[in-house]
Amino acid sequence: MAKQKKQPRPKAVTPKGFRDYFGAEVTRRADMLARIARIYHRYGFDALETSGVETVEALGKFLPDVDRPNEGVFAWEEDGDWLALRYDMTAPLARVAAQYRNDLPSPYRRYAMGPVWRNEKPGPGRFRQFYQCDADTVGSASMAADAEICAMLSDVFEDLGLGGDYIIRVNNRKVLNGVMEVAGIGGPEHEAERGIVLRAIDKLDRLGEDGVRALLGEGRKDDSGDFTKGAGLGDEQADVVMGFMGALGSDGAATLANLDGLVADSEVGREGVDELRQIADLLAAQGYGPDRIVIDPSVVRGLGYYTGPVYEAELTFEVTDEKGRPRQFGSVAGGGRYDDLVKRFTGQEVPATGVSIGVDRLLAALTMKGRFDDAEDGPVVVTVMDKSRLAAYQAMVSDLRKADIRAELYLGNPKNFGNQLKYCDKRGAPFAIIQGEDEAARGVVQIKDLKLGARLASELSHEEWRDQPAQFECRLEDMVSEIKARLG
RNA sequence: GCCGCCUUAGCUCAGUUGGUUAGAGCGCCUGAUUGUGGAUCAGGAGGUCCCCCGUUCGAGCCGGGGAGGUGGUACCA
Repeated sequence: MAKQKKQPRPKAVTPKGFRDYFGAEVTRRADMLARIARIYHRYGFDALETSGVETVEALGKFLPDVDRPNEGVFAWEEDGDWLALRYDMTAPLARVAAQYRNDLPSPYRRYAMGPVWRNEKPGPGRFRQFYQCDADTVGSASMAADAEICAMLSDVFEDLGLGGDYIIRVNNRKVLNGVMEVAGIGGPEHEAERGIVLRAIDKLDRLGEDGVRALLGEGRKDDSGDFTKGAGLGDEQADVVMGFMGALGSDGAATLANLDGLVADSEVGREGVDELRQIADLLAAQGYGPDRIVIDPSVVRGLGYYTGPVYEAELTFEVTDEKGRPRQFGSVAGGGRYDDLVKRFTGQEVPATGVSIGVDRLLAALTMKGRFDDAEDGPVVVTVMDKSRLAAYQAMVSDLRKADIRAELYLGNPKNFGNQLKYCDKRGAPFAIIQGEDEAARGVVQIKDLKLGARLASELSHEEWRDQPAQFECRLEDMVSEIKARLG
């Protein structure tokens, strides 16, 4: 028979833009989600879990093959209908709010957490699947709903041990729109210009004043030679916008006064400033000072669907990446008011506001900050010196587990005892239990402190180390209490 | 999407004007040591030099195209 044609082996790779999470990465995230959920819950929000898949129609926005093929969502056709993985949890909420509007209380307050998927170019720290943790209030137009979201965000960061390391910035779309009215680009015919202006403002921290001014005018050529078309504003118009970005005062009252002056000629602008003032008052009354939450005119939050207050949380500590370069974390949470989202389904105006925490980015930030230095301890490993006594070893494991000590029997090939200890090292096991014929006859076990042994290895000579200074003997019936005492 | 840089062993990388059998360190496996994890010593496995086409007697190296990665930039619900 002819040689079997070599079947190409499948490549064991994670698809581009996706990643695998091991051990502590999983438990840390679960822990963080639980902490956030507890606070959301304390604020009166109800848990909601919706399906990961939605109809494209319900998600709205990007229709594959129509608007922008291959952009945005993972979508496929089923029996003539287009389905897609959710790309955020706000669109599904709008769907739920519309679908169950007769049964849900109003306002409806819910929190949701889970993975979302976006089919776009991945970047450093940017994946095509990531976790979000959202809280939204649907059916309340009160600024108190917005203020409490900001307060709750602040509570979350405090609970995560980030006190002093974050700042929550608040702005209002109506103020932005008012400023653009004053600048003479208020009408519907200036939609494109307004978009460019908003994006330019959003880039202030990265491009600086000159860069933003270039984008407000003719455009900007960046270092890579790429040209970005500007809004084409005249100098006076650009001055108005630049003045707006400089409106950040020494305190909230000063900022509001500056904004008052800038939007005096615009009704929507005045409305926006008034809303900001309400939020500031509500937060002040609860004791959330400017060290945690500030009014900042440069917050824009993309283009999206925001119609009123917008908020953004940023971590303020400096952090260095693997290569030792200083790196800044962008926003780790953001949100705002979106009064038109449910209207798509019902035709009725339903005011809503909410926030989304980017859990993975927050975790990455905390990891880089060195918050999770200590590697997670592995289980206590009971080694197999004598294959015929497996049952006795298994009983030891069972005793340890009953005492709530993480433990396991060595299940590999026991032929080479050295390999068992190497396995213990790889697992990060704190202790190894050893019992050979000799110990079994005397009713004792050897407890080897692997961490201590590793430390001693660098201090002692090979011979001294070989004498097992990190190992001690105890009676079998004392094994559990000895281990327990040492694990603290 | 646009611009730059990069791609050689599991990892980090060297590789001369284009010349025989492509190397190192680390890691891994085996043994010295079948009752002891580090260290040391001896040995071993591991390669489509990213892919395709071209130039050449001869290409890891030169030319063209493509893919992947990476850093900017654009977009971002």
